Amino acid sequence: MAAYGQILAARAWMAAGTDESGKIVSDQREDIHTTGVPVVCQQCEARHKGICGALTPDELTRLSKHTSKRHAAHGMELVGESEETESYANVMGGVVKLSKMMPDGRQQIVGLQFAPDFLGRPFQSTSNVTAEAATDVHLCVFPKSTLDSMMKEAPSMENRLLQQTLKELDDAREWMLTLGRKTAAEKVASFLFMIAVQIDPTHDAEREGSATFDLPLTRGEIADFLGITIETVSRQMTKLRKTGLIVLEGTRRVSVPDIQALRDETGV
Amino acid sequence: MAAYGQILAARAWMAAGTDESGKIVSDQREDIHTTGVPVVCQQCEARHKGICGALTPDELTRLSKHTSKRHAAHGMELVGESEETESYANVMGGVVKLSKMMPDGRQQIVGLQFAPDFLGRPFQSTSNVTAEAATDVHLCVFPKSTLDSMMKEAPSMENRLLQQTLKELDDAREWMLTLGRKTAAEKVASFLFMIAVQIDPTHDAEREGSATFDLPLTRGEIADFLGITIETVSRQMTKLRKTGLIVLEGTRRVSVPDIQALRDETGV
DNA sequence: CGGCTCATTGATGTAGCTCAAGCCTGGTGG
DNA sequence: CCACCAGGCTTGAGCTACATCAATGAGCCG
Repeated sequence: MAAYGQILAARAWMAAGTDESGKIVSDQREDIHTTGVPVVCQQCEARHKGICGALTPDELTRLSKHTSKRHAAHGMELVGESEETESYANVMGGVVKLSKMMPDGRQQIVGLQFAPDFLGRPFQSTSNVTAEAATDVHLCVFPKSTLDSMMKEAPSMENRLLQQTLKELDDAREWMLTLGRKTAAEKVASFLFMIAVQIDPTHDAEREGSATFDLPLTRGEIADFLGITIETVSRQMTKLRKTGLIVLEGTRRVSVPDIQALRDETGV
Repeated sequence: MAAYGQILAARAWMAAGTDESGKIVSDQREDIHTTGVPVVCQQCEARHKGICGALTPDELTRLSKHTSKRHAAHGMELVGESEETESYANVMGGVVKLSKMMPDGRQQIVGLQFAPDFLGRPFQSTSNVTAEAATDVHLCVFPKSTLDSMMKEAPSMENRLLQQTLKELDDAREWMLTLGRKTAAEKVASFLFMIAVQIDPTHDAEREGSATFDLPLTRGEIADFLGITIETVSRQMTKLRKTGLIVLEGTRRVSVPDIQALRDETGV
């Protein structure tokens, strides 16, 4: 069956300003008296494509007083399945994986979140999934109560949240097709295609040409994402490499010379 | 691979007041001048647990002027994958199945909707899934534009929509675990357990005691839901019957003498 | 250098698929 | 009334895609 998830219990980041390595990863904001957008938000993708895009500069300034920027190292567990949470967060960088585990240790990854995704389960005090930093991750954390009151002031924020949730639902259903009906070869191709489209920095080439990127997941995690074993992932990767559909540099770095050709392997 | 979906193309119900058998299935509302809730809404579950619960009697009255009640026979396709839609609906009775199909005909059911679920994809003109009446279905249909304007007046309606969407996302992720990591035996048990909890009329017994119900899906549909074949479904049902975990009357009617015992077979 | 973790590759086992035959139920028509 | 048929379901016999088990390699760090 599936590999046991080795979860580095490390909940400290939620409570305190340091992670257990002792690094200071929080930086509580100073008041920023500008008429415009808070400095801390100026570079943030969440302000454009994320839920903060719904806010006026003024509202943004008020929100930013309750946020803190946190860093979570790769492998760190952010929220445990069925754990109480009192915070939400925006993903500012890196990749967060959401997973579910069975009592005997079988594990399934049920979602990946990239910047500027919102992280959390509104209207429910406990999470249904485990959230873990798949890579090093930067988060903008804020208390549940803050979002709740912002939503009342700015209903368009709830709208953004609805939009993202619908998008996640679309993605989840797409993956259900992959999990239920695709072959191992199609699954691996689908995964690589998804990452290529999602991550490639030159994302003009979204649907054409080539892409190069680092896989945010290990082979074991890819296996848990696709509902297959690590060995099968490895064999399918080798097959794709031998047919020239992908080029591997080391074990993490992947080049896709022809994204369309890869897409043709996904079965869809 | 999966069975080909036999879809009875029948889009007439969306456009006109009759289905293709000629029965009149629409009943455009009369104005109802009451100070209270419109007659047509009084029995409707959507008014309590569905999205209409967000509305005042007054708003409800206005909405009800734009709705029409429709009946769709078992097997009828309501919305095609990637089809343009200009309407939403509430499920008032029966079961709607949402599915996705691959070019070669492999099919995966990605969701089931029961009363009083909302049916449709806000903020997007085309659907990502096929919606089909799994049983005979009663719907309350209204134009997209109506919902859009109601949402502006009553932001709590958007809130309800968000709540349902989050619930669907939870369900989808739960099902991803089932599809990716459970054995065929666990899949079938999980399906029966889900239906037992969802459908059983005496749903006090949600977590205890016994339940009896009619399966809303054929063996083939169950297979498409679980990502296995019809033969495997059949074999697992027989196994459950022989071990006494379920009792079958005919092929559709199922009794579960001990729901907890069934739950223990789901692997979770 | 030894001891990690992660990945690859090979040999073998098996859960679930495929193919094929037969059954049961309800509807239709003679 | 029965004969027939069609669609859905069950059961069996073999096959195969993927899992499991096991050995080895490749990078990384103390």
